[in-house]
Amino acid sequence: MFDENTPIYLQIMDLIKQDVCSGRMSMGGKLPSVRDKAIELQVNPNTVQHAYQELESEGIVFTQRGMGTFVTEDEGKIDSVRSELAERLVRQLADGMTGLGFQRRQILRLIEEYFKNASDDVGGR
Amino acid sequence: MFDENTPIYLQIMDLIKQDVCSGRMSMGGKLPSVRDKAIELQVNPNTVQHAYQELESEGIVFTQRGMGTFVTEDEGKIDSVRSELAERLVRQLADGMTGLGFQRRQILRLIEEYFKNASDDVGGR
Amino acid sequence: MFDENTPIYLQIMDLIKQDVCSGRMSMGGKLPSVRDKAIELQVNPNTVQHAYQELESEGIVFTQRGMGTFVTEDEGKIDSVRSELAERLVRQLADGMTGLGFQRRQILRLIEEYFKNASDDVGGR
Amino acid sequence: MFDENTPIYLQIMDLIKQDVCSGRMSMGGKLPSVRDKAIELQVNPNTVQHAYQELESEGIVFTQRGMGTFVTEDEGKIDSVRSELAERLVRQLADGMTGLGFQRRQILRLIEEYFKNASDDVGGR
DNA sequence: GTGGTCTAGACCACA
DNA sequence: GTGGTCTAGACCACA
Repeated sequence: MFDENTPIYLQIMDLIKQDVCSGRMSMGGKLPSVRDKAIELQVNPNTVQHAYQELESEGIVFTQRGMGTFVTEDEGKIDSVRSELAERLVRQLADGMTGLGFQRRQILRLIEEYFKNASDDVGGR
Repeated sequence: MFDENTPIYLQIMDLIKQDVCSGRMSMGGKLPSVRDKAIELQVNPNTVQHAYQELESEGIVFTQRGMGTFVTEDEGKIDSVRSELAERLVRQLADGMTGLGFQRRQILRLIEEYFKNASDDVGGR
Repeated sequence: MFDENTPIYLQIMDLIKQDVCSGRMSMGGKLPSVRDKAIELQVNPNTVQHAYQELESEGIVFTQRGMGTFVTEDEGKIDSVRSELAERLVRQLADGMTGLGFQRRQILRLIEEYFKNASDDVGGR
Repeated sequence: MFDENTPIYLQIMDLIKQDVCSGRMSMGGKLPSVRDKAIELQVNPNTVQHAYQELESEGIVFTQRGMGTFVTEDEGKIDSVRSELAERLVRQLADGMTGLGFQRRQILRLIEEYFKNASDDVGGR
């Protein structure tokens, strides 16, 4: 499930950021307990704990003693996280594909194809 | 210069794969020596060595005793490497952006914008 | 303890293959940690690490993050390793002795003598 | 042609020792020049030179300025070399096969089989 | 505790 | 010069 070559706790952070930015997890909402998340992700609780701590130090979640961990209510924060992640993704794609020698038109076409195949798989668009 | 969260030797491998797939490095051509590449990339020679050996075990380069390391002359191999890398990049983008809640149109628009900005920087199209 | 003219990590690989093929180390069993094996063999942990990684890339062992390194449970794999090693040993003997000018009968007699001496040493049969 | 994991100059030494011990090269006989041997073995002359020097330091060949390199005329020397090589070969086989868990009978049978297959290949016995 | 990566530095065989 | 191996020692993620 996880990429072997990137720290798992970073990948967990990204998953949670995606949940927050996409709205699947609402502002001020409660995150699963470290233990539950560890079971869900098949991972050692320490690793989830590490991810939660980093998310807190980035201001994306906050902890209330004895209550649990909650999504920030700072909408501006969430917007900036979304922008950062999106930019990082686009940059990785553009730089990587350019490095491989692809032209812009080809790159856009490949992405469209990928979406087309993905939607065929689930029958939606 | 390198991403802190991915092993350097893997990033070196990707750089060289890009050089090979884009044609910047020609089939059968000689790679820089381990030591030279280490100086160029500002890393320890052992780290470059690790990358070269993995590339060899993947069949992308081969070494001749005392002579150096050379790009494979197997064009099919290079084609398959290019496809793998391209697919990985597209998948990462598509999955990541979808996870963030972006729609396909937005994704394509963001990429086009990124290219536009990049070309403005260098004055090309 | 090690042959000076063959890389130590290869010799370590062979030792472990022998442990696995002979049944001294059981399928699915845990190997000693890199550090323990390094102490046992009086070599640097990095050298054992190298051996373990090559064994993994050959499919003879697998690692579980943070847990350790384990013998494969693929019996066919083990059988093929045993065959390869045995064939290599027999070929080396036969070719070497033939190159020295020994006849088959002499070769077989020398081996029988070697075993006889070895068993005298330990008092077995 | 050469084993990748053992120094080539050692392998060349063994080949020449075999030639000497088997009588294919006669006592007092002249060895090929370094250059010719290098061409024959597809190897750099420096490597053959290294092998010749080691053979000389072991007393198996001797050099006469301007004349070339010659096989020793000390028969006792040759006998002891033959014994050493033979013992090494037998020990490697016996130890390796024992380490793999083979019994003596099996080992002898495998060797006989190997010879049988070899003789089938060339039609001789 | 366990594997994995990295640096620094040394030495070797081969061309 | 060129790749390959090894030691010593440090630091990291994961369980």
